[in-house]
Parts: sequence; C-alpha cells; structure tokens
Amino acid sequence: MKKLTLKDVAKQLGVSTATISNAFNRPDQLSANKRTEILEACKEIGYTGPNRAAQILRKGQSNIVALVLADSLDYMVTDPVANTFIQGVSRVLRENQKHLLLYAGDSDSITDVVDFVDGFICYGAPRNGALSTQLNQQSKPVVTVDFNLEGRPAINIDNEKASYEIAKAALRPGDRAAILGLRLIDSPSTCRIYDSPLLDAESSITHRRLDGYCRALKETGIEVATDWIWNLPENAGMYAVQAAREVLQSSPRPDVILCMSDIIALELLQCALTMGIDIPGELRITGFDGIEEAARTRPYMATVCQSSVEKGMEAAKLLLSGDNTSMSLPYEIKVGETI
Amino acid sequence: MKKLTLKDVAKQLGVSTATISNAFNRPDQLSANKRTEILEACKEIGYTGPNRAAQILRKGQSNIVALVLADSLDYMVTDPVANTFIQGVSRVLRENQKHLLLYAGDSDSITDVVDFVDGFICYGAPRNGALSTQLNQQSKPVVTVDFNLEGRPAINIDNEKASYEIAKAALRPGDRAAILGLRLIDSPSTCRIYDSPLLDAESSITHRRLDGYCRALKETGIEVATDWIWNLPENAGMYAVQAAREVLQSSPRPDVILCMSDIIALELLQCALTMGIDIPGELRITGFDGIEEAARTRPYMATVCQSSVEKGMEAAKLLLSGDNTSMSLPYEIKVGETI
DNA sequence: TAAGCGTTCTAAATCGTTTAACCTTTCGAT
DNA sequence: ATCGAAAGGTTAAACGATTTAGAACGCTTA
Repeated sequence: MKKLTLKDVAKQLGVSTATISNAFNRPDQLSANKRTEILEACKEIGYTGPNRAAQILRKGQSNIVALVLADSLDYMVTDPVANTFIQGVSRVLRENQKHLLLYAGDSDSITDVVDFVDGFICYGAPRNGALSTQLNQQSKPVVTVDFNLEGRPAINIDNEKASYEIAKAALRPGDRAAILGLRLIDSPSTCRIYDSPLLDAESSITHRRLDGYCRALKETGIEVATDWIWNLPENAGMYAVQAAREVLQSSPRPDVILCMSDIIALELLQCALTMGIDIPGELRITGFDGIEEAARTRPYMATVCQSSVEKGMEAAKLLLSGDNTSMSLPYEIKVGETI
Repeated sequence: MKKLTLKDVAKQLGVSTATISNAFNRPDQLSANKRTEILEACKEIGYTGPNRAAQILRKGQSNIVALVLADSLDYMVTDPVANTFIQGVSRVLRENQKHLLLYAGDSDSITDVVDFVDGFICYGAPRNGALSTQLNQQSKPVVTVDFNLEGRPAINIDNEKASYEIAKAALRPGDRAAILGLRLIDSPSTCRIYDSPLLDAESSITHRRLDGYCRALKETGIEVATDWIWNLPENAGMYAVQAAREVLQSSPRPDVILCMSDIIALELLQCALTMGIDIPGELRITGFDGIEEAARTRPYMATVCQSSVEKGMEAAKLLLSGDNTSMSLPYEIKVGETI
C-alpha cells in the first residue's frame, strides 16, 4: 500500500499533474470550480497534498530555518537568555508556517544542512569559527544576532554604550575594579586573561562590552590591569563560581565588579553574601541581560535589560523579510540595589 | 555562477554519475584508488558532496528528527523539565549526525513535515489531540515520552507507583488533602475539576499520577472530593499562583497538598511561606520531577526525582535503533523537608 | 576455445514535484 | 470573416541525486 502521488491522483481524476499542483499551490492558475472540485476529490481519496520532500528539491525551498546557536545545544538550550531568544524566534517562525531546526555552533560544518534550509539565524559567534566563514560564503540569507558577519544584517543592542552606562553608574573615583568577562580569550576554563590574545575582537559583543567598561573606567580615572579581568569560556554557573571565589578572595578586594552577564553576576552575588560581604556597602556588582532571576534577588541586581524574546522575534522577521538592513534594539539600564 | 552538481562533476572527471555517488556513499562499490582520486578532485574543484535536498527525495531519508513537544514552543522551551529533555535528545542526535527539528504540539497537523523527517519523538501528549492520531497513522517511527500511543514504543517512569510512594510518605491518617493537578481536564485556566470529564485518561501520565495519589489516599483512609482537586492547563508558574492562593485560602485548609510538578509545588511553597504558614508543621507539600530549583529552596522540596536528560537520551537512542520495545526508567523518592 | 568469474564502471529508470511553454476553445471587437 | 486576447488546460523538461541491471574487461580454468 504505497502512498499516493500527485501523478496517481492526476490519473484518477483524469487531469494533468500540473492542474493538481496548481490546485494546491497557485489558485490563480485554474478556475475556482475546478479547484474546489479537485481539492475535494483529493480529500476523498486521501491525498493530503504534494510530497514535501519533492517540493524541497523542486522549489529549492523547505520552510526550514536553521537556528545556529553559539555552542552545543546541550548547553545553549538551558541558558535563560538563549532560551527566551529561541522562544521569540519560534513564535515568529510559527506564525509564518516555518520550521525551526536547531543547529550547534560547535559543529564541523554546515554542509549537511545548507542545501535544504531556507536561511540561518546565527545567535552569538559560533564556537567553531569556520562556521562563520562558511555561513558567509553560501548564498542563503543569514541574520546574525549578538555578533557580526561582514555584509550580513545583524540585530544587536549597542553593547559598548550600554556597558559604558552601567559601569558609569557603578563606578566612583578611586575604586578598585574587576571585570568578569565572557569569551574574551580562547581558554577551556575560567582564568584571568593576563596577556592572552583577544579572540575575535571585532565581531564579538563581549569585546564591545569590554570597550564600554574600559571607556567608563578611563573616564573615572581607574586603571584595570589584565590580571583583574577574568574570562569565562561559557555563560554558565559552574564557570562563574570559580571566578567569583577567586575575585572575592583576592586582596585587596575590588570595590566594584562588572560582570558581562546576569548569570555570572548572580553567582558572584550569592558567593559574596555567603562570605558576609555587604552589598553594595563593601562591594558593588553589575550584571548584564536582565534575566528574570536578576530581578528576584535581595538586593536586586543592577543590570542592563534587553528583551531576548524581542530579539528573537526581530531576527526571525528580518530573515523572513529578506531585508538586508541591520537593526539596533533598545535596552534599559536598571540601577537596582547592588550599586 | 551556479552550484556544481554531481552531473557536472562526473562530466569534468570523465566518469559516470554513479561512480561519483558511490565515491561519496558506498566505498565498497569502487576501488580505493579511484575513490580517493575522485574525492580529491572534488575538493579541488569545490564540490562539497551530493546535494542534500536531492538526497532527501531520492533516499527518503533526511537525518532530521522531529521533536514534537506537548505545547507551543513558546512555552515548552522555557520549562526546565522539557528543557533538559531536549538537551538529552539533542546530545544523542548530534552523536549520530542527525538534526533536530522542534515541532509544536498545538500545531494543526504534521502533514507539513511528515514527508521529510525520519521519525518523531513525542514529548508529552500533544495539546492538539489530532496529532496523536496522525502520528500513529503514518509509517515513520515514533517514540513517545511521558505519554502513550497504541503500538508505539514509550519511555516512561512508573508514574502511578512513584506518585503512590511520594503521597504515602506525606500522608498521615486523618489528614485533609488537596491535589494540584496538571492537564486532567480540558480547561483554558486554572480551576477545580468538580465533575468535568477527564481528558485522555488512558494515555496521560498525569492521570497515572492521579491514580497513584488516590491509591495512597484510600490506603490511608482519606477521602478527596473533586472540588479539592485543582487542574492547571499548563505547567507554568502563572497558572500555579492562582491555584496556590485558592487552596491556601480555603477553610479548613488542607494538611497536605500533592502537586503534580515541582514548578507547581515551588510556587505553592513560596505562597505559603509569604502567608506565614509553617512548612511542614502546618502544611506538607510534595512535588514531582526533581528539578534543580526544588533542591535549592529552604525547606527543600519533597519530590520524585527523574532524570530528564536521560529520558531524552534514551528516547533518541530508541528512535535511532528502530527498536520497538518500551522502556521504564528509574526514579527516586526524595523526602526533603516539606513533609 | 569457450565458459566462468570478479571487478569496475555505465546507462537508464526513478524519487514526486513545479513551472515555463504551448495548445485549444471561446468570445467580443474590428 | 478575421483577429487577439483571455480562459483553462496540458506537455514535458527540469530539480539533483540513487540504484539496479548489465556491459566490458582481464583473467583463470576445463
């Protein structure tokens, strides 16, 4: 009992295959009568419509959009920021009858999907840098988010400005300051950056955040040596714990710690509170992102709020529109109680 | 500048298309020499391998697996249980070079993907019940998780037994008991179930949990009227809040409240604590799932721990193996401090 | 010498559509 | 009476591969 094909149906109904195809795809190519007649006959005999696999080949369009996440899905799916982003993307895709294929940014190559997907949304710099090149060399549309790809439209907030502003709000002249950063250098575990070469410095948003911090520090007359900058390989609690301990146990302890994500900042806050450090009396902390948890702590986190859902929605809309213009989204500085 | 096709390559190298195809797909069909020779020539001229869209049509295989989530992705991606499940699935798929397509369980139908995906993993009963029927009528492999589909392999824990055990641990003779349930009846918002007809009673795991609770209640000599059973349409905090308020404000207040998920139980705990109710002195609470947050509260939650990652991994393995045998996973009763 | 056999490669059918190009018929306008 | 355009179809060539059946070749064996 094989599945019905368009050809079978055409034979049964005594019309050409083109007519059946048109009935499903191009209503203007045949009379309304004929069309409903055909559609009903199809329902009758159990033909649910053209085979999608064949459509993909023939049309060169699959309605599948690949969401390339920075890292392995293992990790990315759990991160609340990535998570809400996915939510936003999926909502818009859904509305447009598109499908969502999750793709890991540490994959070997995109050759196994590039032939059939309709486009890529690239969230964060892929861990495997070669993917960026591949993405840029192929001809399907690409929208980047939280990182940049030469010539492709990007969705971003102004990370440099936001970082500058939150840092400015936290810093006082004469402070000792430390930075807990993210993906600044290539390293498998948490460590200070010292003189390691910076990673991807032009396209990465965390380098923009670093730029913003540095501008604020300079303006306030504060020097930060690279051994006061920590680097986390991923935005996850386990990496943050180690950095938090190290920075809090160093002496003299900093007066301000600028964190490049709320996940990091929250872990640091937790750690500081258990050590009995008074926040913000003895230590000020800033985060980044504005995840829900950051608003629920006592004292609640000073951070930069950006809407991940919106980012996701805009990214998907941009991809589907075929437009090629980048977009800068708004953000909000939330002063909170930690500075 | 069109993309190279296998035919172009064959012409250029002066061999047949079959040989090129074999070089990529069936090494045993040609000599090793010829093969490496061809592969290198391909690399040289920039042919990266057979077009995937064409392969999908011809082979009837795409390496894409659809993960059908119970609800809209919007919500499912955020739920920590679903989340870690996805993680497990993606890990195994990745290892096997398969791709993950996220599919919403409240979609109209699966006809738009069934032609090209290799199989389905179905996580929880799809909100649109018609999907279950469609999934079962088509011929691609299906693995179900946390619900059952006649004749298809399922991955589950013994929900009835686990619920019985956690309830048994919480209940004392003479207790007044309430239940905060999930998807027991068809209702768009939180409400008591009264005499509403049960939904999907045979295939749903929450009904198994209800069975377990009821057995424990009966054994302990406790009666529970249906107006002491709340139903939440989805496992989300916002629905739980309302149920929590209602049940805590009812008088006389129950001595024990059995919750069908940790999300619900945590919201209830939060609510009870703000009302100044002593846990477990004045009120005992049980959860279900064993999410991380449930271990971090004071007092920490009595619950049934199951590994969602493992569930995901097993589901994916089962699907890929083509095996047809269901599987019962282990769980653990964690007594915690709330009973 | 002819048959047998393993190896390597080729030709052609197939997968299930879409769509540009073409063919009739009808009908009002010239 | 003739033309042109519109309406409503049909034909057949793609789309880019996979795969079966069999041809050609070189070699052994009876």
